[in-house]
Amino acid sequence: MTTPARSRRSPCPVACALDLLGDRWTLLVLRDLFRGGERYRDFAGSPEGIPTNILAERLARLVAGGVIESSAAADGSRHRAYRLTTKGRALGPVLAALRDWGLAWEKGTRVMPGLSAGRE
Amino acid sequence: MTTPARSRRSPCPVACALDLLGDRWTLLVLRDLFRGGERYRDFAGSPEGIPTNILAERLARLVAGGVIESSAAADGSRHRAYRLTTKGRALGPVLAALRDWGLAWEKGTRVMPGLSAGRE
DNA sequence: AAGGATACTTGCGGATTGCAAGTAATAAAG
DNA sequence: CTTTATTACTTGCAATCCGCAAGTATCCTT
Repeated sequence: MTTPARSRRSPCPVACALDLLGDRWTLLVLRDLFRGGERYRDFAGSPEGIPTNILAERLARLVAGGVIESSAAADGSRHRAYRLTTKGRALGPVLAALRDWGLAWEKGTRVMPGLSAGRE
Repeated sequence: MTTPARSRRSPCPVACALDLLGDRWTLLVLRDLFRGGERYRDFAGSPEGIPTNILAERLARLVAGGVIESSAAADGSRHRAYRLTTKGRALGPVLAALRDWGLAWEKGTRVMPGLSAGRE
């Protein structure tokens, strides 16, 4: 569980955002959260098939980055519920822009059922 | 020259966009293009310091993906100029959203000189 | 023609990825 | 109460990818 306080490559806001979000999986987990997913299995069950070790690491990184927070389930069972923080919800426009671009320029893409317009 | 032909993980437009853009460097190269950068030197000289082998591969991938195109420089010299295609320019809102999020939520970030508002 | 700049390519050690399998803690079934 | 299933991860490991340094090819000035 290395939390090495990953160093910032530059003061550029885009570079800084990519230090946290810049990989093939992180924004997909965020997409699932915007779709309404809350639990580990919601993310692991997405059609892209994220490896579980990657998922666990990305969830921890997003928590460390203040984008999501995890809390115990209300029924006292073991599973955790992951929810977007205000900072995480502020990523809505990023995901909406990516989705719109993909829909417009990548043939054969379509929004998955359950993914709403991405604006809260 | 590795022929990309990278397979699509799902028909989700976000996943599809990340198949092309989902890493720590690609969107930084795009940022430089939106700033007005055109040449290899412009990208390699950015403060994040992209390794040159990564840069060459990303440029080739972006050309293959139809996001940029390379042509002979306007001034008649031999080096190549990389420019955004229409598809590439359509990524403006993605970069603008990332920049705005970084500025709002990551302390100490600031837009770099030369980077305009991101809208044409 | 020599020296420098530009645009890459190559090599290599180490980090990261993805797949499979394992594990611990409930939960459900018998 | 014991067995079996489910959930949420962790671990091991081969393959891939990354970043750094160095090298190469081409043009560009002098």
